[in-house]
Amino acid sequence: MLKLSRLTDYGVVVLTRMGAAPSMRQSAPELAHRTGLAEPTVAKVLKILAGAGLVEGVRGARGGYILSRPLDAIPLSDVITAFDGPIALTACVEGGGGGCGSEEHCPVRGRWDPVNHAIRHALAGITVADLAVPAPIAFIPEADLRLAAE
Amino acid sequence: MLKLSRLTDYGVVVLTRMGAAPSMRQSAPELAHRTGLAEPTVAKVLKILAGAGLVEGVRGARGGYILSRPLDAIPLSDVITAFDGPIALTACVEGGGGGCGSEEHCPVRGRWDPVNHAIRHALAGITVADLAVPAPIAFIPEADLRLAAE
DNA sequence: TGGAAAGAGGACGGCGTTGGTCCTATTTGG
DNA sequence: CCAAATAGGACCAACGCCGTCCTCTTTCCA
Repeated sequence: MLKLSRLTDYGVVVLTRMGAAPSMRQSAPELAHRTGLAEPTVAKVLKILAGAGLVEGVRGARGGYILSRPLDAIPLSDVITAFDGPIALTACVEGGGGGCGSEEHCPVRGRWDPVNHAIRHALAGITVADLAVPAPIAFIPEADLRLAAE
Repeated sequence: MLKLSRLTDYGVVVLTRMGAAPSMRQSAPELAHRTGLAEPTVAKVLKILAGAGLVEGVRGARGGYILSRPLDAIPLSDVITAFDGPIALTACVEGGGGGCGSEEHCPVRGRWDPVNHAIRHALAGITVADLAVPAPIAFIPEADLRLAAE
């Protein structure tokens, strides 16, 4: 379905919630309660976000997580890469590791790269802040182009 | 992985192969042999392409398939939609059909739409012809393609 | 006119990936 | 010393995808 994993979606939700109080340290149970998601799931999401460097964990009692950067400095491509791995629409790309049995016949070998770059560029132009802010959706560089096409 | 299904990839390969001889009627076994893919798989791919109107099937003995449009008139978004369904990165979009249990808390509800539009636009701007290998195959007379497929 | 070739449409099971949960070790505040 | 919270995996059920196969219909050709 060309859809991203549910964990990625949760990641955006959690990040957005953290962005509502960027300087506050918030624990996983707290965030779980505020987002309405299950606590173990939120904990897993936060671990992945921390592993990607998007948030920083503080251990110990009264610990929690804090945003490493403001939301408008986190492009969507970073979040997606953290959960889903490199953005590569097909196996026939740089990071695909081969495995295609009919490389010699394949008439589109290596030709997917521009597509992947286009997707990456589009996702790099949208930040998590663009998904969170209620009103000003005005300045989204890549999403702004020709919405009337659909 | 934000990747599209393997069937979609096969679809592009088959379409590209058909584009090498746009006016020739080609059968599923033929195309299977020329692409190196398994014959039942190619048959399935062609049925889906025909259902989406991208190719037209001709029944009966000496039947086969013909491109409905030239490759440069087939945007990638059409092919992806044919195999993977509507392009919707999350369930929380128009065609998602709900199912999200925490809609009342969700801080990003409805905000994914610009992202989806950006992706759709990026994929609508690339055609199957852009993915086809340019020179070597294009210059071979159609009659010689049979030999080239071994 | 009958058989063969090929598309149309659907059904089915194997398999890999994903999601959600849980367990243990480590760190830190009270 | 205990409680709270993160870090890091391990595990298992559920789902979707993929490849195959079956039957029916259509059409060409001997």
